[in-house]
Amino acid sequence: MTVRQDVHSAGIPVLCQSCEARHRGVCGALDPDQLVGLARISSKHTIEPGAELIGDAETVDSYSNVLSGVVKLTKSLSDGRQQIVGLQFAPDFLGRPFKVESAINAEAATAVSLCSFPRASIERMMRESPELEHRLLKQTLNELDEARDWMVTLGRKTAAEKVASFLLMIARNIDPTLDPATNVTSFELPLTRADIADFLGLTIETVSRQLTRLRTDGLIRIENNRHVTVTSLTRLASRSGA
Amino acid sequence: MTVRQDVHSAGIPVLCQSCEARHRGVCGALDPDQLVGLARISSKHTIEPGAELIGDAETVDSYSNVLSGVVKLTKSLSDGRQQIVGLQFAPDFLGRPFKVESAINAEAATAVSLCSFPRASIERMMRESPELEHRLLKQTLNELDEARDWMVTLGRKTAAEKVASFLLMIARNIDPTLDPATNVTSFELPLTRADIADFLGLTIETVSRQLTRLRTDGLIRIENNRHVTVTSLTRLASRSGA
DNA sequence: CGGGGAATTGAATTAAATCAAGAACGGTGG
DNA sequence: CCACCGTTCTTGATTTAATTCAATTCCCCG
Repeated sequence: MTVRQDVHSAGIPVLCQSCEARHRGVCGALDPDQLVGLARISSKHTIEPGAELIGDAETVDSYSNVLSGVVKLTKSLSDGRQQIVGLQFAPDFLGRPFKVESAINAEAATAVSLCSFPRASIERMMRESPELEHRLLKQTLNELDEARDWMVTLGRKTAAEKVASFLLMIARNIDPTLDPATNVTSFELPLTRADIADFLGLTIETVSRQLTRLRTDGLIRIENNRHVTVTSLTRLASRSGA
Repeated sequence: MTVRQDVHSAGIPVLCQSCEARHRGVCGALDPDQLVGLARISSKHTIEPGAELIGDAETVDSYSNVLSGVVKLTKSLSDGRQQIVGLQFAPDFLGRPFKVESAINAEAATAVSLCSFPRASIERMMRESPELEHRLLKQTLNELDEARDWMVTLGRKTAAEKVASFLLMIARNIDPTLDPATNVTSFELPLTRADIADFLGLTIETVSRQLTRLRTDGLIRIENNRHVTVTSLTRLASRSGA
């Protein structure tokens, strides 16, 4: 065990040793030397729930990997109506390359920890390492698939189906190892009712009513507002419209 | 003029000479040699309106550039409810790299002409030419931005705002040179009312009523159902909720 | 224990969907 | 060229899902 550890982590910076981004995230594209170079200029932060990470139309000069927690990406209309257009979980890459301005807001939904690097360094590494850009393309394609799935949910599902779909999506992202065979799972909701409403294009009252319905129908249990236990993923899925 | 032409098109395949994809599309990443190689294995098609280009869950073994016309990308729920999740105009690249199955349907909304290449060739060229992958990443990031913009429209705008937003989007895509100063423009709608409804998450009746409203309010004129003249882009924009 | 934001619940309202005719359009063939 | 047909689109009347408005109730935290 010790030996295996030594072999595997030879030359890998301490900062990166147990980092998920090195395995499933973009850093997997880097060899130990590059990792050392990047680790030297990167820094770990923890962010309070509610803190803004990227402001609308603000210039972005750093990129990050999400190490833990949930980041919500939002867009707003001029009169204040808001829509959550994506959620990022570990080990997602956060930031919009090749544009000086971000058209979206990013905000910590829960406590979040990030590993951040200066914009210029990543862009240089991307030019040097096609594999890094390749990983980023793959993540972007996945995000595009997710966004399009949500468009179906937003445009064509009923309130009941939206809420069921949302719970399923969260369950799968919080616990990515979730076996399709298991039928029961539980998790902390990373979003408030207001956030869920902004994600689903509904009002908080409608979200609340639909959750109550799922609860009284015995598909879920809710403790302390945030802790959800799904007692039948199958039944939940059948109400999600998919 | 003749001289300039000759210099610029030296070694460029006839097929690609006047192709927009060479300028604004992914083929701009290729040098004349690569272009010749690709042109040898690529073929131009024209597709009837309504023809299916990529079937849901079908294996995709070719990619294409859109040369003209409009392609709609759709997703459906099991009970038939449909959502259009994107539109592709020239010179967009069509296809989902790195996945054997496509999760979406692609269908010609208008008459479409395509330039298609075998899947394997493009993937090989992508490995050889990071610049090609870079272009693709940029297009994908743009599509992601568009998808997220639409999520706001789907989730948070009223029917009236949705229809106004749709007309603006079409006007800008049909005529990409559209000067923000000009206030009047006209175009053929590439979609039927049913398509528009599927795009906006509405019913055809609601789309029709909103178009009638814009017409009676003097913002647009409609001839023969499909030909739209926007008489005030400014007023249209102010009704789009942005 | 008590204050304050978050969530739930109920009643009334409304925007959009549904149901139901017609009208306009675009091919086709006489 | 015009009459016919099927499709697409428009318009109107009604219904309904979700919003809005309005109290409570429930948690969390000091």
